[in-house]
Amino acid sequence: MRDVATLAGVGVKTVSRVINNEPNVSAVTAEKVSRAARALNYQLDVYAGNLRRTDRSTGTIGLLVASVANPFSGAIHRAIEDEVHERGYSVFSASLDDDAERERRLVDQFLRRRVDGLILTTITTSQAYLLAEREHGTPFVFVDREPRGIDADAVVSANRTGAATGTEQLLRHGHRRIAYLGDRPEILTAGHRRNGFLDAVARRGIPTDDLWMVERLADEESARRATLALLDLADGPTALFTAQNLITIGAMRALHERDLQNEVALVGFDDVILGDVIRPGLSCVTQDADQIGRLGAQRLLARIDGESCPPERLEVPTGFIARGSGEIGPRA
Amino acid sequence: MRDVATLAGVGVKTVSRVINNEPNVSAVTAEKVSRAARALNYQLDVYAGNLRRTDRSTGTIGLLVASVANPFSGAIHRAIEDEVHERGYSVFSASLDDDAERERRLVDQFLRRRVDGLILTTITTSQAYLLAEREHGTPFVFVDREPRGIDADAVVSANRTGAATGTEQLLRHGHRRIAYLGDRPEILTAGHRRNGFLDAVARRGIPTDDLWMVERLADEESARRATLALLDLADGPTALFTAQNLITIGAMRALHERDLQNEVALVGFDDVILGDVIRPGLSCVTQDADQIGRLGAQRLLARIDGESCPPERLEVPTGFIARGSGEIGPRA
DNA sequence: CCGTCGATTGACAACGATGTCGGAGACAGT
DNA sequence: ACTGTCTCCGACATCGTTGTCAATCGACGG
Repeated sequence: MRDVATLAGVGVKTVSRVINNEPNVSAVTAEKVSRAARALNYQLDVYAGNLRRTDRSTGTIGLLVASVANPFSGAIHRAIEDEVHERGYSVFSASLDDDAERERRLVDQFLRRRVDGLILTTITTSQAYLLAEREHGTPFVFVDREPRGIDADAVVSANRTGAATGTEQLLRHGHRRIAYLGDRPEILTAGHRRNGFLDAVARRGIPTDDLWMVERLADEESARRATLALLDLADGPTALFTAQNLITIGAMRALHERDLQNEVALVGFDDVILGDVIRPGLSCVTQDADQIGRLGAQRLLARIDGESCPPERLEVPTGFIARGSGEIGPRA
Repeated sequence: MRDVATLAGVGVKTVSRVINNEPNVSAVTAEKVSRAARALNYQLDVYAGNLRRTDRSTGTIGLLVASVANPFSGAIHRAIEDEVHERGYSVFSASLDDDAERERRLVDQFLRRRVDGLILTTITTSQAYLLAEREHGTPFVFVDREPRGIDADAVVSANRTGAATGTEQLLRHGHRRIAYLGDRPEILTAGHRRNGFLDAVARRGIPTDDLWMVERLADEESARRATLALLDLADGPTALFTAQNLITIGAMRALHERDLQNEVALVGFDDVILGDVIRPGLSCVTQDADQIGRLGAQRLLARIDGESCPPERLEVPTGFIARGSGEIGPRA
């Protein structure tokens, strides 16, 4: 900036004024400065300015999602990007990998970079460690999973009722011997889906002896193996409820491997690409990832703008699509 | 930091030394400082330090991908994250949306944030605008699409030979009336795939009259509609070659909509989730997104570390998986 | 007892920008 | 002509941190 000022023959403050479109600069001077800036290929250093600026904003936000390679995370990420991009924010994104230590490290990294706000999917048992940071003024919003140990804005799917709706579809078609395939129950979201499943079977009075609860499944491969084990049982389940997209994919692989996709019913939580094309089509509870991302971003932007109402918990409704796999009856 | 120094009863420079693990601090002092830092919940401001530091590094890199919601982009993103994360880098990511103006805006945004390096997928006809920035010392690497108007490191799939391989599979099964469905031909990568397709058909002496070249397809929906139009022709193609994952998905939707998935052959460029489960299975040319991301990140880190060999162009080999859809013969 | 050396520590300037403030000049109203 | 007001502009301090350098102290060898 000093160089631009010298070349234009003005003071640095005037250059700052021109670059930031501040008023009270004559057209002639502004033109001189612009020309000099172009000639030197000058780019403003937002962080240096941030140091002195009173608002202390870096124009960046930190985003922690399950994994940037997961389509559901990708959809949330995209919605957030769309929402904040027009306000000039850049997004730091990182993958949680359901690793608590990693969460802490990544959040620290974001904070050291002075993000204006955080949008988080977490795995730690308590996020109370963020309390101190909130005092410092960094707002945060939780998406997909609610916070624990701290009261903060959160945007989540209607996990419990959604899971119940999906389960009911299986019950309505006559199933009693049902397997629930989910991930770690200590994740609140997973717990809610599990409870939604149990709500539905309890309402029909299904004895728990008829259920298989397979949990702590982390990826397609473990889900596939778990499903194969169930399918190979002598008196196994006639229907599967898979609580998450990767698990759904693993279960579908297993069903097709044993050629049982038309015998054993399947309802998944969250849709999957090509779920409409596959035969039978995937019946599933749908989440509105776009809406989750948008609402999360809007909440965060409002907090950054200084809104100070009490934390809100927004629940985004789920849908249900019947495409065939959930409408298979139990074997005769 | 000043507050920590006051609380610990030492000078700021000593605090800086402790925080950065510099030598020549007595154990007692270090302990006092650490305690004070913890008490105040102090977080180092990396950007303020960067201002004075001689190496001028922010520990951030900028990543521009097709779209963070696209699974292929997600896989590249993830590989890059894994590669740079252990060195403490944070990643700014953004979606290109095949919009040239957006590309310029996002790159500017990254530069104003003083990223240490850029990993880019581009859509502009020339990236010569980056030349000036390279003088300033910011290295960049192109992934998925090669640069134009500038000589720089690039990591791309073997697009031309890969497309030829995929096309040959269709030819080997007796097809002559083949449709090519691709995106904008001015994208170099798309052009290479198109050329690979044309190489293969030319080698078999297929007259161009027997070909349908449908290009400028941007998403699933336009691909679906284009495919439906082809399928509804009186003497339409007996095989489809789809040059990109979203196009493949759109084409599969159309085939299943017309119940022609077992009549019309399909080979796609790039695999798709559940491509193995669907019937017939998706035959496709596979890309190694993980490898593309890793190599791109390694190249960038090497440049950041000061490596100054001439720009390299790395071509990542493609594979081919025959799962059924590409092995359907032409209608009798 | 003195000189030397290494370890430890803090004062200070500087990085690139912006907030504050005051000065210079133009212009209008009296 | 004088005053007041407004516009335009730059000097300067400052943001949080690190590089430089000099000061202090204790130990040790002669």
